[in-house]
Amino acid sequence: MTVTVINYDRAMGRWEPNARGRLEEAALELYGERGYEQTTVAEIARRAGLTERTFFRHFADKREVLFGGGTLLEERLTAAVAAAPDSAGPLEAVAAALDAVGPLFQERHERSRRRQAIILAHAELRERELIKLATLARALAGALRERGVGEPAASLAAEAGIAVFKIAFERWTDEPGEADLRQAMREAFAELRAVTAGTPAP
Amino acid sequence: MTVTVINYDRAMGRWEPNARGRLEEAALELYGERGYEQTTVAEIARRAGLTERTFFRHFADKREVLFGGGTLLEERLTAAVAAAPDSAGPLEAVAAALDAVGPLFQERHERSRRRQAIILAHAELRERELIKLATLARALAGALRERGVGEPAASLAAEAGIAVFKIAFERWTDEPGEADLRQAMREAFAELRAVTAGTPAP
DNA sequence: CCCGCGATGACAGTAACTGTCATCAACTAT
DNA sequence: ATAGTTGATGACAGTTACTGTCATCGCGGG
Repeated sequence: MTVTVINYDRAMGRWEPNARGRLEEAALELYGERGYEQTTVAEIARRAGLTERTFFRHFADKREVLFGGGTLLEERLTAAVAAAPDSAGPLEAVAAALDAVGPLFQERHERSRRRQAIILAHAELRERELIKLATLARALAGALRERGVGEPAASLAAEAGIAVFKIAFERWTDEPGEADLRQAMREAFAELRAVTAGTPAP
Repeated sequence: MTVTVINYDRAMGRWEPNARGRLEEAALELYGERGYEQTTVAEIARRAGLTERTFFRHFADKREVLFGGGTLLEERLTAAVAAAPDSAGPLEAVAAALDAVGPLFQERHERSRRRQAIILAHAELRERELIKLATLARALAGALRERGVGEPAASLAAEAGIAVFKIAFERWTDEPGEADLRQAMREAFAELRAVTAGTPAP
């Protein structure tokens, strides 16, 4: 009686493991090959060895399959804000948080670039990206309030930090070779300070 | 032979005039009454005395019907940036632009509030709002570049300005009575300058 | 009076998304 | 082991947003 033990990580479904990950991979491939609009959910599911119905059990819609790591990112950002030294001002705490999540993207430079090219090519996906960033901004503002930062200031610092991230990330994915995302973010923060340091309001 | 001259402004379609405006009005009403998701495009068209097909000739999708004035807003913003005095820095030019479009909303406080309540209640609509704001940020950045502002600075000033607008607008629509949007924006700008001033907060 | 143009209606079709129930693999208790 | 339970999946029907295509209608010009 030969017992063929396959049993990899099998923490999931009844067929192959990691159905969610297979769907994400299949979607990234197909969106890259044929374009987002030309790809149907049924095709993604078929490439992943699943059905369309199962796709929608894992992801709320056709766009969400590209935005998996949102909660992890949010957790790390808020944790880093909470861990910033008491002496740090709001914007410094946000800068420290962005610095803390830099490696999350740096380790996946090529994948980040592929993903970003797809997102930038389709308005629907850009919309989803923007609301994800807005969610991160809300989380950052909440973490700042936990530090005792008052309200217009907390939201403004968070939004400014997300703006810095957007612009630095864009430049990072545009760079042809290997670039340093954290460095790009630090430079953008410095630019922001320079820009807002202009002559006081009338 | 009595000739009944109705003939109002009749610059549009073959039936009643202003089909587009009727669709916008019907949508705002129905989204408010039943909610966005519970309203079908066919219902909007019927209330406007038109068909579903005609709705999609005027608006790209079900969300766009709430975002009509985007181009006007963009034109006024960029014009105001161009018209800012040479002595003004990037952020000051953006502040002047926001100040210039304040009345556009101030005149329609009640309508702005109704619209905002609908948008905030539905993620799809918030996404659309965010991409509209991002489009405005791009336009602002372009106008700043026309003034000779360099590149990371132009985008950062534009994004910071849009962040100020978002937060001020949110507070303005939250206020119960009559509030001043321009004043809210000026205060938010001052807060932003304080937050980015480098020196730690209290 | 006819003719062309632009906006609308009518109708069929695709694909995203949802609700519901059956099915199947793994796990648990006995 | 065997049976029952649980959770993920498949199968299938249905709604609705959105698109392509052609016919129709009102209006203005020749």
